[in-house]
Amino acid sequence: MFKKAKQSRVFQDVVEQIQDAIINGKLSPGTKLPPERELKDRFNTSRGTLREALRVLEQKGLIEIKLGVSGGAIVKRIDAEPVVESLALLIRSGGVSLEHLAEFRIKIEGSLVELAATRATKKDIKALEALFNQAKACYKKNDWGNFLKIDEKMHTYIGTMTRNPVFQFVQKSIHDNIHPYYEEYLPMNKKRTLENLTDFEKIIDAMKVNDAKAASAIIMDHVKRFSDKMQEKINRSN
Amino acid sequence: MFKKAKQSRVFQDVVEQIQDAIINGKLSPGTKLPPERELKDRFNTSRGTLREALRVLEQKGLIEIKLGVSGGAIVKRIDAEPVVESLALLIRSGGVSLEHLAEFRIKIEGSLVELAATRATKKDIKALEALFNQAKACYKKNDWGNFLKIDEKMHTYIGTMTRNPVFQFVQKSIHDNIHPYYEEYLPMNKKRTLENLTDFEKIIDAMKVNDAKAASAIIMDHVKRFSDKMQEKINRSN
DNA sequence: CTATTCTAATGGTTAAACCATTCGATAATC
DNA sequence: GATTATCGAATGGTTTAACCATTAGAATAG
Repeated sequence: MFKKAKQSRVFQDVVEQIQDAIINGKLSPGTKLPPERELKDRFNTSRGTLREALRVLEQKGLIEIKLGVSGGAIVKRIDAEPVVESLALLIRSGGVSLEHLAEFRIKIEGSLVELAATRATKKDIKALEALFNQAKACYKKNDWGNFLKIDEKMHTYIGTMTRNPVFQFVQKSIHDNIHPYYEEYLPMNKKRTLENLTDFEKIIDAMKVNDAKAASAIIMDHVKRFSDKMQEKINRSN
Repeated sequence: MFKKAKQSRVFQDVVEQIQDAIINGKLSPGTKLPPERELKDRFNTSRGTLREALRVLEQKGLIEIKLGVSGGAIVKRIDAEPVVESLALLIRSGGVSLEHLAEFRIKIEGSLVELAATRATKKDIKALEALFNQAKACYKKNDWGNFLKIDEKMHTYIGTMTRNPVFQFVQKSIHDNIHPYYEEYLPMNKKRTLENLTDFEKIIDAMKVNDAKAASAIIMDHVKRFSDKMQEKINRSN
């Protein structure tokens, strides 16, 4: 019924005032706040208390601090970074196993690719084909490091094709947390890289003929196959 | 290639050390950190700097502070609150629309219910039926407030049936952000409550006969129908 | 004109003190 | 003896004043 009453902490009041000003557009991205020594007078508080407020605002992703003369607190454009960070923290310390992550990833990538395929434009297909060709070149040169980077770019690009930021930042949070496992347990080699490449070609082909369900099925199978392989490796190494 | 070099801010180092200890389980939920005056000596820093670190940890949802004697920083059980809060900021600033949220919710609830149905035990079905009967009683008494609470409990319970915390975290993050809009634009009435109730009965029935795909389809249709109604209301009110 | 050095503005840190809240011990009261 | 009131100490919250570290731009040297 009721929310916890406002705690009587001065720095929280400062946080609220500045946050509201940013959300209401009274402070636009790029705007520089006055220096600490001036702000503290405006809010009629001490520098220590003001700085605690700035730390909170910084952590919320609302401002960033620059050093030196003409430095200070600058209003940031609000982006998904705090969501990604807090979701990542939840995953890392919330009793989440690799199996949990993989299971979720199969579903979310399936939904995401289906939506992306539905909304794919010719420009999107061309962009994906360009990335695919870069990946193919890496495959031929046995350049696994760059292959993985381009692979990630393809995933990210497909994320943008959904035109829905929620899918994008959930995808990023999962990817950021699952990637270290891949690096450790499933290093790329010629065979795996080719398998990866083939799957992506199939996805692009399905998108070309507007077969969203097929594209979705391929990515889900792809993620599942690689997750299973990794799980197998981990089980054997234990 | 490279990440931005670690800024030379003492409080960030303190944050990292405490955060790592929490993530690694060296500090369990409920553990009380030493008082500020002792911590500052342990980290060989000043109280002001230490307190800036505590503000960041507090904002990350890792600790909470209690006042008075035997007060201090207590390690929190990790939950979705920081994700909910940062997502709410993103929504309020216009980075994410209600349509984005609804579109994502349809997919995630679909996946979640499918998985839950696959793993449903007889005990789960009984628990859902008990909740369903409570909801039915509220319906008969025209008690919309409690109906909504039980409705949320049913969703949450189905989340636990996935046995996968990632689904539960994401479900809660989305739900908590979409709920206020439902309250504002789609107040419950006899007709809507019955529709809601009927959908849930169908889902339980599908789970009873182990038809996960059907359960998934019903919840997706359910979420879509209610989202569309709300969007319509919002459009008309603008 | 370029390169170097200096200067001052600004965030980062420290120290010491005092205020405010809370819990438990002690005392007063019934 | 049980209950209530009072008090004291531990702990977070705030303030002040000073100094350190970084940086942009001005002044200076070549």
